[in-house]
Amino acid sequence: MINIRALLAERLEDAFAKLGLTGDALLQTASRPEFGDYQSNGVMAAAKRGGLNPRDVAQQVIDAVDLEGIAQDLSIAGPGFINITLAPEFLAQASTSPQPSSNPRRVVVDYSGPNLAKEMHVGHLRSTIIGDCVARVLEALGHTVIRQNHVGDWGTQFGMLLTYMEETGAASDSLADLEQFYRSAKQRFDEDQEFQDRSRRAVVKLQSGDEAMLAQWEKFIDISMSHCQGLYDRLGIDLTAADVDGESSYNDELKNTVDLIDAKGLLQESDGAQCVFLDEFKSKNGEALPVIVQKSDGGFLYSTSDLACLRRRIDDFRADRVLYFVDARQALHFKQVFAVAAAAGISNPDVELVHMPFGTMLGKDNKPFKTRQGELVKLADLLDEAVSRARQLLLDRDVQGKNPDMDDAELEQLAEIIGLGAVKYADLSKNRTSDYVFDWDQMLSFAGNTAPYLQYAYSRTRSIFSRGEIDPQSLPAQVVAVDEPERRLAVAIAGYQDLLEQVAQDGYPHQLCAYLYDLAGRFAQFYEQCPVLSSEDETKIRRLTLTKQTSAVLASGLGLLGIGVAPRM
RNA sequence: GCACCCGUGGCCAAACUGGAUAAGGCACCGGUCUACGAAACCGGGGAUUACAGGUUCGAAUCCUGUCGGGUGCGCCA
Repeated sequence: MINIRALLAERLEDAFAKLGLTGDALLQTASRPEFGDYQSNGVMAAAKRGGLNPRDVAQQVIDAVDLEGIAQDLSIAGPGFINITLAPEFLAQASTSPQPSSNPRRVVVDYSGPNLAKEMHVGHLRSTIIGDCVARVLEALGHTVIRQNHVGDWGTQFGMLLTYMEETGAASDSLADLEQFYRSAKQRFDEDQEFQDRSRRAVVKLQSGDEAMLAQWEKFIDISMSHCQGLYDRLGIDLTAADVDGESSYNDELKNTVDLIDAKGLLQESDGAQCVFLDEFKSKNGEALPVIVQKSDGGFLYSTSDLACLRRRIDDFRADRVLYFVDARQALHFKQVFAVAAAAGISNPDVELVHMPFGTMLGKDNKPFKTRQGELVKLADLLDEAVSRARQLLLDRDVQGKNPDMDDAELEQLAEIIGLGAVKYADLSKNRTSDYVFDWDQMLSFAGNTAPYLQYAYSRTRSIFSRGEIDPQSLPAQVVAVDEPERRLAVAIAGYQDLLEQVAQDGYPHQLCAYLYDLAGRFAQFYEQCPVLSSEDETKIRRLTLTKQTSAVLASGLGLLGIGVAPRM
């Protein structure tokens, strides 16, 4: 058993059963250090159900529970909390790398999904990095992860773009600035009726498989996609061309999907459109809310393609879990899609479908983050600025003065790691579901709960080994903590697995951030209070080993967040 | 109009989904360096968790109402 929380809960619930009690042990990490390492809150509820005195029950549970070799101290507090202090020998057995789940699943993770008609902007950042982080965590725990980049590569806007591309004879270099190209095309579209008509005809040609039009479309998509791939590569996002199943790839399945719904008797015509009306989407006064799956002109909508998409993920990919990292504003859409899929038999109760929503990125004025001109900020520009700010910070702090043999190339590499890490961490460390304020100064402050703080903690662990000229490989894998700062550090290291399993379940990377920040804080205290290199014999070995373990968990955890580390900075 | 989400010190925010004295960070005030790196650590002040009721051993969390903010809602994705 590797998950400490699960282990403690199991043992306590065994004790509950022996005493004829039922219920969850409600195990969690201690809310305050003086309460020990973990606490169980379940006794109060269990006692109440049995009409018993909670403190008496807590004592009986403590007497009955078998935590030999696991806990060194159990105590009752308050109305019936059980506080648990773990035994250092038990902590020593903890692993510093993620352990595979006993219940591996096939998980489709849907994230990023940019619109290829335009350049990627800040609005795509959250889906991309949060989804990427959760995908990595799932994979680290031994789940089979199928990444899906559901790009917007189809639809009416491409008629406009392809027509403009043809008209201007645009080659790839004039598409270097996709945003500018889109604006020009849009302007042309808005001003010229004849151009509009041509654009509409182009859409029809494209969707009916006209070869010349498709060739043109592919050219455009290639250029746009390679722009995205460049950003993924720079950001260290684990997405490649193989993960792309764009909207266009569902084109041939849309008709079938509607037929399938029809075959279930779910289809109803309303004002010429084909709709599905479900009981769960009625307003209070009984007004029905439709999900339109086919327009009155015969065209299909994104609900249809999401249904076709779901069918592929369940039937072809054999997913038993599908996670959508998509903006919170689409909550109703996904509720509807999941409900229609269930009703139409596209999905089934064995498949877990979850919309993992996230909030909007805001500027300091609490309005959606835009440039002074009111335009969306290009992702490429944002990353450039992050790196250049990081570079300036490094120069201000004279890192090269502190590390005389650091050349410009290393400095530049550091700026990249720190700048991108800061942007990602600022996002990942906030609760996914709420909006958050994007603030340069805060995220690159180097102080407080930031990526640079964690990266610095990591480089400190490394610097102990380089300064001491010690090979970490020569150290034992396990060591029993003695002093309190050592023990507190060991407790945090041992909790890594619990935390990862929680992130895999709930999809909240900020919990991983909070964990790493706490770990780094405990290491800083250990670092202040427990000299490593100047201590001797087994104390030195012990502290070096704890340092090595901290180093491993920091690197692993930051790696799962998609944030790089450097041996010195 | 209907539906959903949100409101936590000056600012950013957490609270493991009903648990203990509402974390932590920024900013502010004070202390600690001859580098296992002070990009750090230690200490301090600052909160009626929007408001009013309710549920119970216990509420930021659940229920009702009010106020404030955001988002979505039949042929865009």
